[in-house]
Amino acid sequence: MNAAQAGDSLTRSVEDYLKTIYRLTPEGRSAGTSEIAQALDLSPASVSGMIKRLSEQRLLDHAPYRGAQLTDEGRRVALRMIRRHRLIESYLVATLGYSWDTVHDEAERLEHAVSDTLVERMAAALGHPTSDPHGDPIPAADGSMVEEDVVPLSELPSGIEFSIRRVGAENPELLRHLAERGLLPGVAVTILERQPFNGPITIRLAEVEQVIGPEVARHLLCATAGSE
Amino acid sequence: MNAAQAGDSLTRSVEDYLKTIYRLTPEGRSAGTSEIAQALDLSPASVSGMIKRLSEQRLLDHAPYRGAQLTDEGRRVALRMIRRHRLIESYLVATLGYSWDTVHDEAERLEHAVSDTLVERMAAALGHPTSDPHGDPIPAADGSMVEEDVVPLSELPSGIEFSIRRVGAENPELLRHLAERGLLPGVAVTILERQPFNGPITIRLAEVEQVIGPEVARHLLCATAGSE
DNA sequence: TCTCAGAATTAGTCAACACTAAAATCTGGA
DNA sequence: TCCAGATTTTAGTGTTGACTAATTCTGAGA
Repeated sequence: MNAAQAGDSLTRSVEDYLKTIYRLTPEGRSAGTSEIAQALDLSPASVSGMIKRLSEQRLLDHAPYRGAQLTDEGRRVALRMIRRHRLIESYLVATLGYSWDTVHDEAERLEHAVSDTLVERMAAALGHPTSDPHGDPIPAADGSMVEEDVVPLSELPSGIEFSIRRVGAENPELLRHLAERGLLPGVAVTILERQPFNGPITIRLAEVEQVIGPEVARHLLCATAGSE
Repeated sequence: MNAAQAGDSLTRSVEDYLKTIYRLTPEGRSAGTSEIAQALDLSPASVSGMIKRLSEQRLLDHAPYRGAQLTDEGRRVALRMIRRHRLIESYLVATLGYSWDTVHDEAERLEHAVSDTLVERMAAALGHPTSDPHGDPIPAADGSMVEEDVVPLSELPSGIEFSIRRVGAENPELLRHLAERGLLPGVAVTILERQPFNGPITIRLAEVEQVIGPEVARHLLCATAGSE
């Protein structure tokens, strides 16, 4: 029985590494050392050392110079952290007056401190939500998660109506900017005009026309309004 | 500017030491090294090392071989942790269905992770309570706290009515035992008979007579029913 | 006053995790 | 195929905070 299976004596650092590597490795890809280092704001050397330790604990698969992937156990831990994070965000927004732009940092610390009991009580109090305030899906307690196919608004064609499903951003200023313009998960938008050379995009949202920059549009993840 | 004043980069360990030393040093007393070690379940040598570090950070006053006391800054930190702990306990019991016997461990972890913002939101949601589910007073945000004079039920005379003000215990089984018998903060009790040689104590509580052991009675902190 | 048991401290390790600097390895063009 | 630059790993350090073992101090009783 190794440390990962016994209880959960995982450190904060380990939990953060696993969560980050999960994010960086969709569909069986590998995460590079410096990619992880950049995401966690650490030196590549530190990451290299931690990767070795996590491999020994069977939380990562790692071939030197070839990048790292989560093992099943590592993925289980990562998804548990993501469930915690998103449920905590949902709870704080729903019941304690947090706004979606300030809730991330709080959840980032709490996710390492809450018990399973507390997480499930919060989930129950909210009626077991399936997505968080940013539209991100909340993994189920058994670790399963359905990820809807989404496309950044910046890459969508004009003329058709789409709905914003997720907002892939943590930057508080950007999130406030979006909220002020009504660019929230669940909202339907139509692209009216797109200027060339990565220029501004004109959209219609609730009968109102707006112009947004491509940098902003990149974070608005959409699906065709009819789908789901 | 030292670490204690800048932001609050205090570690979990440091916060736990300060909280424990606060508890062990009422009225200007000093806490001995092994006393602290026992309270934190650490070796005396470890505590000795930490005491030295905390003295250098001006969180403790320490004369070698003479015990340690909190500085004003150390006491400030300790009271902040106690406020957090007791507000978290109150919140979890009031809104998330925790019982007073299970809430301690959860609060013990969360108190190191919550922001001031979250603590104050919880306080506001509860209407700024002044005591927690065990009857312990909650320090105000400015660090002030009024400690009522209380006496263990085991040391009270017979015949007079007292009210239970605080329950000085963390042990979940003991707390459940007390709750089942209605021995809760705010309840009025009268001692009917006390058997000698540290024997059982007969009390009346809400018209019902009960017999409790002296070990249990020691944790019931009372004041004369009329006071306050 | 002396002695000695108990309390406290110091000395020396260890593990987790971070860092910089240096060495090793991989990879994409010439 | 070979080399240069990028990526990754190793080597060596530092800090925090725990440990055991050895040493030193204190205070109470003879």
